[in-house]
Amino acid sequence: MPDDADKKPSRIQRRNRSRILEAALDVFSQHGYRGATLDQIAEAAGLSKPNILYYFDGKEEIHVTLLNQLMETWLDPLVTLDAAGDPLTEILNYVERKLDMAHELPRESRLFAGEILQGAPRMAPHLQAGLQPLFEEKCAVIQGWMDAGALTPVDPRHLIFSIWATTQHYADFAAQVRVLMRDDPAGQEGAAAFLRTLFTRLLRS
Amino acid sequence: MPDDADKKPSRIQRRNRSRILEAALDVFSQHGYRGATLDQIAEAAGLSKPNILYYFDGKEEIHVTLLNQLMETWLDPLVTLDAAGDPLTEILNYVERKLDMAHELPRESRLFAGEILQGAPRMAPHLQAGLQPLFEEKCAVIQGWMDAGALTPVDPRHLIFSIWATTQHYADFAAQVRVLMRDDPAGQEGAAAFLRTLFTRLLRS
DNA sequence: ATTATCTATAGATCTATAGATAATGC
DNA sequence: ATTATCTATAGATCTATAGATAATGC
Repeated sequence: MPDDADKKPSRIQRRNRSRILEAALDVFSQHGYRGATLDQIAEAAGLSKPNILYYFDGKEEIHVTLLNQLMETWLDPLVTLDAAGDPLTEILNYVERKLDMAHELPRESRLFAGEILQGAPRMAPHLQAGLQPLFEEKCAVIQGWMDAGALTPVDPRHLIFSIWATTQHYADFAAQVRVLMRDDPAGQEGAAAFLRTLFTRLLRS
Repeated sequence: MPDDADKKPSRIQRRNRSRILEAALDVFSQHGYRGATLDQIAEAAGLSKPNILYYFDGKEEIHVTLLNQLMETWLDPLVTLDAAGDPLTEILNYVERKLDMAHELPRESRLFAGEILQGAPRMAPHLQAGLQPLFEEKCAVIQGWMDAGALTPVDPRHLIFSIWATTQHYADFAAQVRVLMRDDPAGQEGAAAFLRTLFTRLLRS
């Protein structure tokens, strides 16, 4: 039983579990939780279906493990936001990092988007416990900057929402963006420049 | 056969078809295409499962009918954007109407979001044929305003994306917003004020 | 006569398990 | 001895259809 927490996992254990999670990220992000099947995950991972269930208790455990494991990566740019830095620079860097992540990790973005879209049935505890304290902390930092007169005063909560929305849009709605941009190669840099302007004009006093 | 296009539908036909579509909007928007079942739709519509299939050829036809039928409502605010109006006012009104729709029609927003998120498998033709020409037309209108010096020049395509992203975020990610706002009742008006500031500061010269 | 609805069920798809077998580590 | 993998299949769930019956409109 690989789930006995009192045994350290072997090299094969680690390799196969990470293969499965990599395959599951592909499949879940493309088809959603319900649309994904163990068959697809098994095929993508190059393992048999029962072997998948040897490493994980079931479909749901794979999904939850994936969400928990990717949460840290996903929130890292916000963690990095530094109260001691220059306010506008910090926020513009945050926007840029989020946009880069949307382009580089679109599967992760879509995995979270699908989960939230359906009411976060398997992630609600993690939102409360993991995201909410971080969110409040960084809202306070931003509020502090505004109180000090370093940024235009706006509701920091909506500011953060707008950063998430505008950056993740390029990953979550890529199918639509692709149609409307007709493979214009200038699109990617265009987004970065636009968002920089958007948030600079909002925040600089 | 209710699908024979040469017969006008009876009152019962119309009533049952719209009941089914209303139920399907509930179920598809909450669970996604794959996660929704005919059983759930039948129960929500108050009809038997075979009776659902008497009115529609199958699950996919219900979904496609729903998407096509809601597309018009969904795009109406953009259609309304008037080249002859005051540029900044037109855009701020567009933002406001989109935000109102996110609050009043969250199921529609989530239905489209889920479809796009999975690569628009059943809506790609409609994006090309319906949305794309409208998008280009309105981009040209906005570009015209910018060329005339009435608005800060930015890429109109990214401007529209940012309006969609920020407004629909409140519907599509409502589960997350709810957690982070801890049922703060000022949240809704807060969003409107924030977005007004965001786009005013971006666009006014 | 035509339209609408129901019961029963076929057929496909999926998650998960049973139980046997092969590979690996002492 | 323990870990890892495979074949076969149980059991649940879902879409869809067959075929009979009830309701409605001439």
